[in-house]
This record gives sequence, C-alpha cells and structure tokens, in this order.
Amino acid sequence: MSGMPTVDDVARAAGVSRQTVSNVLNSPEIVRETTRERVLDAIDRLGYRPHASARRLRTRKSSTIAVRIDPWRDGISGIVLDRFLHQLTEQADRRGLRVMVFSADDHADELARIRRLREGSDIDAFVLTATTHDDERIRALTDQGVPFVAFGRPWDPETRAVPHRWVDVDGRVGVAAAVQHLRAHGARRVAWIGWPHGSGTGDERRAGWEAESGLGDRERASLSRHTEDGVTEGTRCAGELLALAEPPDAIVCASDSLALGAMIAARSAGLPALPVVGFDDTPIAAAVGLSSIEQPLDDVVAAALELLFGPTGDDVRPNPSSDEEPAHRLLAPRLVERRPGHLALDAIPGT
Amino acid sequence: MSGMPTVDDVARAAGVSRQTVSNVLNSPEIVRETTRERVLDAIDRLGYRPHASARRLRTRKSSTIAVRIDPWRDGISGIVLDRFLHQLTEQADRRGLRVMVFSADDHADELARIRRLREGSDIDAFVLTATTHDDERIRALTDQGVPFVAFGRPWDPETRAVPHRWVDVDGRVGVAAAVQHLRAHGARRVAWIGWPHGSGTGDERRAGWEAESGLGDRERASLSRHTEDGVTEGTRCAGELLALAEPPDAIVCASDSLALGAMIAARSAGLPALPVVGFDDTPIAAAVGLSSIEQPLDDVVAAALELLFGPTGDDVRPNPSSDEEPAHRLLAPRLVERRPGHLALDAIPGT
DNA sequence: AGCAAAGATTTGATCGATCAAATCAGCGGA
DNA sequence: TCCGCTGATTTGATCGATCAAATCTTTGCT
Repeated sequence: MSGMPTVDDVARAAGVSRQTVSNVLNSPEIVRETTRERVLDAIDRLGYRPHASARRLRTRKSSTIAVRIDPWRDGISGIVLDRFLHQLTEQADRRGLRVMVFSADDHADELARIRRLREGSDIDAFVLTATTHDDERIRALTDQGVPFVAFGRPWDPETRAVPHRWVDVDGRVGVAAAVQHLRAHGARRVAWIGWPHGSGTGDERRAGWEAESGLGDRERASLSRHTEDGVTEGTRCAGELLALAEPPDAIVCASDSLALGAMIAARSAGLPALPVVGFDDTPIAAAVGLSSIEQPLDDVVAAALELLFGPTGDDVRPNPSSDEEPAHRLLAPRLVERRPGHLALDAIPGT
Repeated sequence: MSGMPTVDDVARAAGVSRQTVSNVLNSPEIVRETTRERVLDAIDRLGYRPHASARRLRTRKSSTIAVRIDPWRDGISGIVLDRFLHQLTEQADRRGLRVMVFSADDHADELARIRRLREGSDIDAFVLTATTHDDERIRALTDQGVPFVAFGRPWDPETRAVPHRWVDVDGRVGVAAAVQHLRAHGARRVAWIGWPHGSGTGDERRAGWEAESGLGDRERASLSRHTEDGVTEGTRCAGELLALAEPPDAIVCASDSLALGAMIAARSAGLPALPVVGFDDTPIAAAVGLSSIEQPLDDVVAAALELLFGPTGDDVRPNPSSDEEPAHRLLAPRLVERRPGHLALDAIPGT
C-alpha cells in the first residue's frame, strides 16, 4: 500500500470484501445500512478514490465525452462555442462525466481523430458542433456506430435522412420575435442584414425576418443586404440602407458583428437611437448596449446530454436506429433588449 | 473477438506473442525488422488500437493534462484563454497527449476538482491559468505533489518562494515597445488607460508605459487613468484625457476593451486618426482596425509543455524541488500595427 | 420449528495492456 | 565442439476495479 489505497485496502480496513466496497460505491441500495456506514467510514479515513482507468477497463465505458475546438476563426461568433463548451463542462460534471477537447483542421481530420479516440475506448460519445450543408460527419459517425449528438440541425435532405440526435436553436423564431417586437413598438420598415444565401443558419434567420416584416416583395428586396460577416461589412450595408430614399427605421442583423457595424453606421448618420438587433448576445453587444438574440446554451447543452445519456445518469444510449423516431430538440432563443444609446457616447466632452 | 481486437488477437494473427506486439508499439528498436513488419501488418489489417484504459492502468500514467475553463466573464479578454486552450489542444495532440477541461467556481473549488481528477489517476498534470496575488493554488498543488505549470508568473514574494514551473508574457516589454514605436513616429504625449493598481498584470503593463513615456511625474499623473475593464470605461477615460488643456497625441491601453472605448471617444472628439493601442489582439481589434499587443500563445503553450514534459515525449517531470532552480519562461509579446481609420467609417454616406 | 425465498456478502474470473524474469536462438572464441 | 554472451521472443504476474456466480444470512410464513 505504498501509493493510493485500493478497494482491497478499504475492504481490509472495514473488515469486508472487495466487492462489498465496490457495491457501496456503485449500488449502495443493496448493501446493509450498517455495513455501508462502516465502509464509507473506511473510505474517507483512508482517502480512497476509485482508479478511473481500472474501472473503465472493466466496465468498458469511459464516462467521457469529447468535443472539437474549432480552429480559431476571427469572428466574434466563436464565443458561442466557447460558452457552449463552458456549459458543457459544468453540466457534464454534474453527471459525473468528463469532457475532453481536441482540435482538427477540417471534417475529415476530425473524423480521423474521433476514430482514434473512440477506438482507444477513451471516449463514450461525441458532440459535433457547427453542422453544415452536406455534413459528412453525420453519416460517417452513424455508420461507425459512434454515439454522438449534433449541435446544429441537419441542413440538407440527405443528412436529414440519416436518423441521428441533434439539438438546435430556432433562429427563425428568434428573429421573428425581434421583428415583431420592433413593429409592436412602432417600427414600420425593419431592414435585414444577413449572410450570403446558402448557409443554413443564415437562411433560417432571414426567414424569420421575411415572415414577420410585413413588407411586400419589392420592399423586402430593397431593405435587405447580404454580406460576409464582419463589423466593416455591417457598417457598409447599414450605410447603404440608411442612404435610401425611404430608409429603414430599425435593423435586424444575423450577427453581433454586423449589428455592431450597423450601430456605428447609424451613429455616423446621426441616428443614435435607431434600433439595431444582433444575434448571439456576445460580450461586445453587452459592452456597447446592443440588443441581441441570445441562444439558450444552457438548455442546448442540457438537451444534448439528455439525448445522449437520458434524463439522468452516464450510460450512453446508442445512436437511434433507422426505424425509430430520431430524437432532436429545437429550442427558442431569447431577445435581450438593451437601450440603444446606453453607451455613454453622448456624454463625451466635445460631442 | 467480438468487439475490438486486442494485443492477443494481433499476436495470433502475426504468429508472435502479446509482448512482442506490445514491444513493436512501445520500443520498436528492440524488435527484429522482419518481425516488426509482420506485426505492423497484422495491426492495420485488423484495425487494432491499444486500449487506453488498460495501458493506463498498467503504466500508471494517463497522458492527459487538464485545464480549467473559467466561468465566463463578460470581458473580451476571455478570448485569450480560449486561444490558449486551442493552442494547447493542438500542441498536446502532437505529443500524443489529451486535454481535459473542467470548470470551477473559485480557487478552492478548482483545487478540490484537481484532487479528484488526480486521485482517480485520470490526469498526469495540470495547467493553471490566470495566476493572482497570493495564489493559494501554487502552494497547495506543490504540497500535494501534483505536477503543474502555471500560465502567469507568481505575483507576490510568498508565492515566488515556492519553486514551481511557470510561463508568462512580459506585458511590460510589450507596452514599452508600443510606446517606443509611437514616439519614434512622432508622438510626444502618450497617455495610459489601465486597470486599478493591485492587479499584477495591469501594474506590469503600466510599468512599461512609465518607463518609456519620457514624461515627468506630473505629466504622467495627468496623462494616465485607471479604471475597471470595459468599453464604456475606456470611452469615459479617453474622453477625459482628450478634454485636457494639453491632450495626449496617442493612447495605450491595458486591454482591447478599453482601447475600443478610447477609439470611439477619439472619433467622437473628431480625432479619428489618433493612434490607440490595445492589448491581447482580440478579434474585435482586428475587426475595427485597432493596433494591439499580441500574446504569443503558441510559444507560451510550447514552453509550458516543454517545462512539464521536456523537449519531447509525454513523461511528466515532477515539480521542481526546493533546492533546484525552478524552471520558468518569460516571453515577449508582439505589437500588431493597424492603420487607425481602417474601419470604413468615413466612407459612410452622410458623414 | 422448519424451510423456502429474499437479502447480503464473498469468491473466482476477467477487462487489455505492460513489467519482470525466463527462455530461446545465434555467434564468436577457446 | 562446447561455453558464454548478446539479442530476440515468450511466459507468468500484475495494475484496480467490476461481473457473474456461489455462499452464507436473514426473513417470512406455515
């Protein structure tokens, strides 16, 4: 007993057998009250902790989930994954799960690493993030029988045809709510600045604006812009919109980057009170007092873990088979309203 | 052989013994060339992967390092840790190490979790981030003999007295370089906006400004401001500075948040070309075209891993003992220069 | 009291790998 | 030709836990 104590040490100290010690830890209900106490006492007297690797070897499960850390992209939106990861570690911990992170260059690389981790029996399940159109990961993991849940819905019919678990945030509903809210407060011409067509997420968000804008085809065409993500781009598009003969009286954007840009443009155009709404509620939005649509990442993570492990516990459920109803969850985001002008710009001497 | 193949399966397929297979993987040099090839062939014909838990149980090492994910603080600067984590996963992977993440509420909680992970033999070493004054973690981990490396130097004499490994970025040198650069380009009155005294990091950065500002005591007092981190705060402080009778002709800040605020204030004051320098080179700085001081996180991580595991390999070295020279590394940051005015603000119609 | 069923505890085997020591093969020198 | 030596390979034991089945205890009922 030079190093850490083992079950045997505890057993000896408590005057029982290995297995009873094991039972106290894993199925306390089958051990007699008095015995259990005696064992528990010995456990913390000796400072015993089960050896994770030994347990995993026997039980063939690692109680560990892995998630990929995307290579850093220079958008503000990477913060969402960061918050997601943080939620994941917190909630996983509560279930007695561990979280491992890894990085990969692209989907193919990611799949290779997943196989390695999986084959070493290091990981029980994976969390995929940022699903794309024609996401080859879904099919590959399904074929290999690797349990996983995706954060992001399947965007194309082919992927949809592969039964799998996913959780996503309903961007359409979020944007629709924001537009409704703006219109209820008097806005009549709500503009849209979004991403180029073809990104599932972006198109969904735009659809929310389209549905609730209350505008005709022609007006919608004139009051919407599509561009790559970025502050500069937001400023440019908003500048164009505000220069129209009939300018918008509010702008909803597909991201906080765009919204920050739009906000800057509005100030420069002498319209500091123009309502601008972003997406993801990043720290920047909070810092400059920008309204934004917040993804309920706590609920997303809770749902993801529930789909993987059930309402409680740490036993992975196998991927849904083709004939069952695939399990998924679509969550509604929340509008975080902030006063435009909250930023003390106007208080600056000399303005 | 229902599930994954094991060493025995490979051995049988290659007509050798378990141990030889093991040797091919762990000490290839002692196996005869021809045998090795035969075994390697069998390995990938069967698709064999060593079972990580079994190996760990025997070797008593997990080849895994853990790092805490801080509870999300609403500053931009959390991004530094995010980038750090990303570098860590990439470089760890190259050494065959895995990275586990966990969250904790405070130092005490962190220590408790570290103990749990450590006792389960789940983790070989830890990476501490964001060291503070009187950081109790250093002593606790040292006393417990848990191998670790800190990202952040020891800030007080007491902690310095505990020999331990650390890596840090020399904020003083970074800021000094920025100030020098500004002065070389004609600035004569470089102001400072930093954090309240008492934070080690903040004081170091300020010291860099002090040393190179070329200003007298009185001027330094008038040209420096100290405040909590935040965009709004930066705007306020910069506004004050610019309203002085003798205003600064450049501003260096302790963070990008403050710098962004300062930049906004400068624009509002009609000085869009006023040089402003931030710290950490966050995506925001890139987005709005703000100069910033970048931490060489790749080097930081490389140094940290080297201190823990040596120039190569995955065998943890024990913490330095009291009589040896504690190993540490102080790295110089890099100034990322960007044109102020890069942001197309002035191109906005109606400005 | 007697006896079966349920409950509690123990024993032997096993998970998949590596370590330590034993065995075997090949080779040069006396 | 036989011995010793080095290098290559194999065998038996072990890491620390849980599983499955066996054994021992208690309970409940007639």
